[in-house]
Formats: sequence, structure tokens, C-alpha cells
Amino acid sequence: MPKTKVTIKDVAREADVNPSVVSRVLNKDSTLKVREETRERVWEAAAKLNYRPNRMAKMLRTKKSKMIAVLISKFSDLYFTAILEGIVWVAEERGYIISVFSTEEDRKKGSKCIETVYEYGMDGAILASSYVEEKTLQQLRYSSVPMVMLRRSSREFGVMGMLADELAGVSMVMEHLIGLGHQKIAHISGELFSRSGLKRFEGYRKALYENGIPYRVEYVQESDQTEKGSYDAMMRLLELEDPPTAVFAFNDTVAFGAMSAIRDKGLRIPDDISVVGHDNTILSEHTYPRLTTVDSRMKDMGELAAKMLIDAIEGKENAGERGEPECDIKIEPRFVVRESTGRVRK
Amino acid sequence: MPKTKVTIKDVAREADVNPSVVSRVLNKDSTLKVREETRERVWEAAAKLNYRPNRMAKMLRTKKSKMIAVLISKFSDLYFTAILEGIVWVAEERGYIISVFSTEEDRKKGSKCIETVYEYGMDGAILASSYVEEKTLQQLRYSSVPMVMLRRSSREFGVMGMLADELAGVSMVMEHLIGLGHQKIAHISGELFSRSGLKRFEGYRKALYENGIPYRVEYVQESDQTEKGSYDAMMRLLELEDPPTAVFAFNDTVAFGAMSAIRDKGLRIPDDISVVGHDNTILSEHTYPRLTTVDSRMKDMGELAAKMLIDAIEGKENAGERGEPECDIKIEPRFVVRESTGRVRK
DNA sequence: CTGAAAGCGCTTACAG
DNA sequence: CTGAAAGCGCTTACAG
Repeated sequence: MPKTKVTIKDVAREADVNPSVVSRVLNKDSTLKVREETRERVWEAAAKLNYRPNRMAKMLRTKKSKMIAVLISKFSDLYFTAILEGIVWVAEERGYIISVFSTEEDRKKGSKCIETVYEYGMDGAILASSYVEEKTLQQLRYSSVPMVMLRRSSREFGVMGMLADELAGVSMVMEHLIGLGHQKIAHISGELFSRSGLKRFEGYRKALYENGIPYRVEYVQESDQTEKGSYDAMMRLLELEDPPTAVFAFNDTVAFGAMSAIRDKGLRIPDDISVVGHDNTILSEHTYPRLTTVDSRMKDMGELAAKMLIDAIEGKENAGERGEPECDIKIEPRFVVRESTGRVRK
Repeated sequence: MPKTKVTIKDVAREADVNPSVVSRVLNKDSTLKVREETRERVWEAAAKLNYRPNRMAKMLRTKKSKMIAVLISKFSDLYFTAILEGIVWVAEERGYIISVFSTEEDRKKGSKCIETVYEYGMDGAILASSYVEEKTLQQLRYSSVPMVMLRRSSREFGVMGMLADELAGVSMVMEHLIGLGHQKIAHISGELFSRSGLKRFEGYRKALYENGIPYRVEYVQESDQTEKGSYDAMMRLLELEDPPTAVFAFNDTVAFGAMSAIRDKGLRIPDDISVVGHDNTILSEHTYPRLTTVDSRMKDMGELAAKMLIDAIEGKENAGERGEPECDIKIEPRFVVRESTGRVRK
């Protein structure tokens, strides 16, 4: 192992050429005309000495670090692993390493992370957290470091944005339930001031309307997205005079809370009431019964984000100015039918 | 933002001193005697220009990257997030950034990751994966890059090791069950060629012996640690002539499989049979009923690993050769009682 | 076809 | 108390 680091000079000496030739051969510089025999000598020398170019020197010279930053808000985020997996997968393929930062739901800290990204000369960043000071966020537009924001629209900050197609997902949920004969469909919503909370509620209303099912205010319960809050919300639904036969929960965690309430009321899922979640987190395979849900395809989102980012990074080299950064990419969700939904009871 | 990067020369010009003075002031070089007034001018100039030293240049010069690598085997590992959280927490505190690599259960790939760690000049690495070629592993001993291995003994590779105290955890499980009056305690083991599989089985036998409970071969079922395999193992237990009243499952996933089998047999948990898991993964809070389990304190393990690693990195600077790397640190588990265990039925 | 030189942005002995 | 210089290990115009 690197007892004494072997440098380009060592290789040059071994191959009996100038260091610059070593560099150009090893980097496959196409503009270089070199005798085949020399080229081989260089490769052999490099292999013999087990030469690994020093990245730090390379970085300093080329202004390219081959490092990408990923900002997340908190580790307990159930999406985090899937997103990161997708990112790491394509990053590795394209020769980048990734560095993880946690903003911790603290905008000051988020801004510091961005500072660090610049300081370390990272080539780009994927922001899966928007806990960043407004000021910093606004400056992103003028930064020469490409970034892509997950779950945020590009229009806000002039960087590439990537979103789930919320309406499409909810539409799948509602078609499924209506197809099973349900008419009394309730919705335990997320916070109705967040984008996804609003979007999913909108999709719910839209589907009812399009299917000629009257909207009932009492069938919509806002939850704080905790299990406890969702449990309470479900209890309120179950205590209605005319309780629903199916519930569309804002996400899987909310669905869990709801399922507990249903069981505590002595009702069976899906015989008495059907439950649908959203997000297809690791948890949804492990509920009892296993949860029907919408897969937001977070791994795919991570992959796509990394691809777009790296394209932007490498495109920049040629293009000079980066082109249209202000585009939103939508990811189509997938519907996953498991055991928590069934035909409506007669 | 960094439209045109400001360098140490810009600050020097602004403060009207030599770049070397800027460097020494900003790095709080204690050997430097400098007029208070000059010092202030430097700080002001740096602040005014919003100067951030270029890490790449600094790295190249000082041979310190302030970067730590974390190797994991796969993203679906339920421990991963907790370990990483602990690591990131202390790394940030001490001024290091962390870089994540996935070995993917592929030793070749693992060795490549290690290569990359050297190439990028990382200051140290935490190996939460041992999917690394044997050859590479053996060379770790002679590497000048400090490393700590998680869930592996140090003796194998001459690097610091960190282990859970398996026997202590199992002992807690058994005391709990015996305290609830259980005598017919089964064990769905993990693979009996893995360290943890063996250790937990050993703990199970030991506890039986120490409590004067006879060991019954048919009460131990080896599982492949999948849910399906564990389901089958539990079914075998339930079909015994004299079935157990309590089961200690190798880990939470195994416990899930077992719980499904119990439910499918029409039995209730914990009324008819108690179930204990191991690891306190995110899942265990979400089973029905919620799972009693052993908390391996992975976040703490991550924190401790990062602390030890950074101490080694920084200790090296002074100490020259690093001291005793061959030490195993054991993490004491904690027992978490939830709802899947109860008094034995009369 | 290959070499010599400059320079990326820092830090650190060494002068003065 | 502060400055000038060398050098970390590369890459890349420029010579020849």
C-alpha cells in the first residue's frame, strides 16, 4: 500500500520519458501523437509501480473535483436511502464520488453546507433538503456550480428541479378504490400548506368530481403527519354517523396511524375498510396487512437527478454557459397493490 | 457567489501584506509574532472579500483532506442510516466531511472503493462493510490511512474494530422472557456460520443452562434471515407437539416473518405466544403488536467509530506512528420492551 | 514525436 | 515583526 506515494515523476523516470508525456498518455489525450512503443512503456511503468494519480493535485490543476454533494434534511427521512442509492449508482458509473451533508431542518446549517460545497470545490450538488437560508437559495441562480433540487420546482430558484407527479399518483389511488366499488372514500390529508399536502388533496377532489361522487367535508381530516395525529384523525372518521368504507392516507406513516385506529375499533382491513398509503417506503411491506400504496420511485429520482447533474457539469465544459437550467422533470409514480384494499362490503 | 474566486493573493493585496502572513493569521499560527493591527487588517480583508481558502490547494500542500470515507455494503441495510447519522454528527463537529461508498456485496468492488479512498487522499475510513478482497484487507494493516471496522474484530486485520456485545443483549432477552414465566423458549437463529448468528445462539444456550432450563433441539430453527424463511421456521415450531410459548428471533426481520406465521395460525401475540426481535430497526416500532427487541445502538456506534477514527488521524500527526490499533471496542446493547411479549399463559 | 516551463492556490521553512 | 521563495503533484499551452 501507499507506503511512499509514487508520483508521476517516478513513472516518468521508469518509462524514461518526460512527466508531461506520462500525463498525456494516461489521460488518453487524443491530440497527442506518440509512438506506440512509448505509449506502451508508459502504461507498463504505471502498472509496475501501481501508480495512482494524486487527485488533489489533479483537482487543483483542472478545477474539477469529481465530487458531488448531496444535501438531506434528516437521516430519519424514509426516502433518503432510496434517493442516495440511485445517486451513488450513477455517480460511480460516471466516475464521481459523493459526499453527504445533513442540514438538520436548520436553515443556517443548510447555508453552511452550501458554503462547504463551494469550499471543497465540489462539481455539483443535489439538494434533497430545502432547509437553506432564503438568501443562499436565491444566490444559487448565479452560482457556477450546477445543482438540482429534489421535490421543488425549478422556477423558484432557477436551478433544475425534480418533482413527483402527485396528481397522477392520487388518480391511480382513486381509480383503484372506485373500481373496487367504493363511494365513501375519506382522505386523511397531510398539512394543507405544504406542496404535497395540497397536491394530494387536490387530486382527491378532482377524482371525486370526475367520477361524479359528491364531496363531503367531514370525509377529509387534516393530520400533522405523525402516527399519533393520524390515529386521531382516523378515529374521528370512524365515529362519523356514516363512516367511510375506504381511506386514502397522505403517506405510509399516516396510513399506519390509521390502521392502528381501525384495529383498535375492532374493525378488519380490508374487509370492513380499505386503506391506501403513499410513497411505498420500506415500512409499507411490513404492515399487517401489507399496505397498498403509491410508489414515488425515489431511487429512480435519485438516478435521474444524478444524470442530469453530471450532464450539466460536463456539458458546461463545452457549452461555456449552461443552457436552460429552469426545467422541471416529473417522475411518473407507480401503483403497488397489496393486501390493505378490497371490494366494498355489501 | 463565487463568480470569480477570491484567492489568498486578493486578501493579501487588500490587507497590504504578504500572502504568507494572511495564511498564518487565518490559520492561527501560534508561532507567528504579528502586530495586532496587522492581524486585524487581515481578518477584515478576508471578511470583506468573503474569502474561503481553496481546499484543494490546502490539501495538496498539507496532505490532509479533512475527508473521511464510509463504506457500506448495501443501502437496504437497515443499520446504515443510523450508523451514518452518528458518523456525520461527530465528523461535522470536528471539521470533516464524509463520503459514502457502497461495496454492493462484491469484494472486487469493495477493493476498488479502498483504492478510491487512497486516490482521493481521504484521511481515514470507516468500514461498515467487509465485502473487500482478502488481499486488500490484509494490506490495511500496513496502510498509513487509519481505519476502523464495524462489526468485526480488530484482531483479524490489525485495524481498530468495533463490536456489539452480543451475549449481553441475548442475556437481556432471556432474562426478560424467563421473568415473564416462560420456560418453553424457542430460537429462530440466523445463519449458524456468521459471527452474530453463532453468538446469539451461544447466548441462548448459555441462558437456558444458567437458568436450569433443558435445551431442546427441536426448539432451535435455523433461518436464512429472510422473512419467508423465518415464516417457515416459525411454522415448524408451531407444528410441534409441544410448541413454545415464546420465541427469540435472530433479528427484527426474522421476527416479522415469525409474527406472520403466528397470525396465520390464528394465534395471538403476546397472549398465546411472545416474540422478541433484535436490533431495534425502524421496523420494530411499526409491527403489530409493536416488537420487543434489543437495541444495538447503531447511532452510538457510528459516533464512537468516528471519534476513534478522528483521534487516530489527528493523533498520528503528533505521534508519528499510530499506537495500538488492535483494540476492540464493545457497545453495550439496550433492551426495549414493547407489546409483543407478555406473561406466559397458564 | 517529445521536452521544458509555467502555474493551479496554498503553506512553511528560511531570511532579513 | 514581515517578506520572498520553494514546492505539493499534477496538466497544458508552447517549443523544438
